Amino acid sequence: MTKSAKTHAERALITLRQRILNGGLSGGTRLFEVVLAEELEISRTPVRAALSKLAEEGLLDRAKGGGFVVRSFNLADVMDTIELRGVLEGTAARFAAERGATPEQLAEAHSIIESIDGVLSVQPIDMSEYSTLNTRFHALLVRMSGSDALARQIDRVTALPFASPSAFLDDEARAEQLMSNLRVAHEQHRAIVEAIAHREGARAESLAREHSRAARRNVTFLTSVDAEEHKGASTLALLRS
Amino acid sequence: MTKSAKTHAERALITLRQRILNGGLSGGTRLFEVVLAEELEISRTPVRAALSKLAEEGLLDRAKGGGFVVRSFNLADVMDTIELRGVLEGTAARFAAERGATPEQLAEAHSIIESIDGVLSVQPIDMSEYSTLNTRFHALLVRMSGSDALARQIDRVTALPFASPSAFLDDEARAEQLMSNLRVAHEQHRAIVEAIAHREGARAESLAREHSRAARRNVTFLTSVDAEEHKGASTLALLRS
DNA sequence: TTCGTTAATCATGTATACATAGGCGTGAAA
DNA sequence: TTTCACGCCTATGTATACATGATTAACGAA
Repeated sequence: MTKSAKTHAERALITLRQRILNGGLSGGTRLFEVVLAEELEISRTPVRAALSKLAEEGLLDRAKGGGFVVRSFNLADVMDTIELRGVLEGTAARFAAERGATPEQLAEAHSIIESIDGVLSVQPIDMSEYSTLNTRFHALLVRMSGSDALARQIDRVTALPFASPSAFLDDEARAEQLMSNLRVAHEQHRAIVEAIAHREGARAESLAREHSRAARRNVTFLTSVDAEEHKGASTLALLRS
Repeated sequence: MTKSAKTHAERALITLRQRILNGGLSGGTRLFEVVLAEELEISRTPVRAALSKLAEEGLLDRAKGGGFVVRSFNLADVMDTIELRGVLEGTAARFAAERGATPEQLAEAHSIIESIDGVLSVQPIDMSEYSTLNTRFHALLVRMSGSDALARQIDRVTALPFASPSAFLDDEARAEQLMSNLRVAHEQHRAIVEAIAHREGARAESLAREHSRAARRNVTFLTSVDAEEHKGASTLALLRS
């Protein structure tokens, strides 16, 4: 097992999160403490702790009279959440431009961009490497905004797996569709940094916002293609059926 | 007591939330289950439940090795969170314009606007009534967006007391400063609805965003004026000292 | 048959005892 | 004096028994 956690609550958290994302626990399912405790062979106490954390993550809702229900996501939720991420990252880019990123941050941004240039120049593209660098870029963007409040909010939104900046990158079955998108996306990375460096707030914002549209296109593509076959391993497995 | 709750956990939640907002528990303070349990004369179990919910609300942070710490807010956090609310409400207004509000929603919007017209035409202004109507307007704006994902996000942001649309309205010591602001703010209400009705997304967004600036001005004013005297009852009582 | 009342059941709420792990201080040895 | 190690102490982690409240099923009476 790659997952290693010290406490029962942590293990329960990981297990349950995995099940929800797999689609093994579908939206609307009520989770009973006793049942879960028996399944996981622990007591109710760590189960409650795990459920409470999953509620914080936004994967569970608290039911009216107590208890927890698996949150259900439809296509509109996914699309809106991705757009929301775009709006918030747009705000991060605007803040960075308006308030000024440090020279070190700009240097780091250029360094990441060059690294991605390198990854994109080799066929076949190393998706794992691209994904890592892409994640670093988006994290840096948040840092450049200089706003803890905004960072926190973006964390909450991107805690949902399909709203993460690197969602869909490691999804199977998109092959060449994705490849051409990558180059477009990367040009947007470059332009965002340029706008920030030039203190062009409105441009930085609208670029970062548009940047998130790539993820929406991926969702559209993935849901149009023969969904059944790929749903098992897909980031969209938790979509309400 | 106006607060009536059935369970110990609910009462603990209300009590602790109140203490944090009062500034009675200042940012950075670590909360110990046993201590709180003894103070509230209940066991650790409901205390943990309450703490966990406060963490969901964003008033507490989970400490690294377990346990909870009162979240600390500085002025930048407050300003950024208010701006964030503006960005999100701007998105709600844009969605409403782009996707179309229902005739019933638009009628309700006009009705609220007329009611506020009425409140503003009588001196002295009934602030409690204005606050109620203002809250209803902002709730309606969220509903008009037609996006559950967005509504959820806005709920999370406005759960922080100083980021609520009607924060500072019932604050003492702003008297006439506020009054003139109210009329400006209300003209913005009117313009937002007009933009939504005309399907002018960009205009609706930028109006709603600007609308939130009124709250920021109030923060600036409240922190500039002799802070000590009013801090006790102020919405800003929890500001890190 | 239908309605009401009661009893049983189930799920969460609560208290509490014990386990464990991390931190801190004190001690001894180098 | 410094450092390491041991052990206590404290706060959270965990298990579990019991309480409570809500829903449901069953039974009886009208």
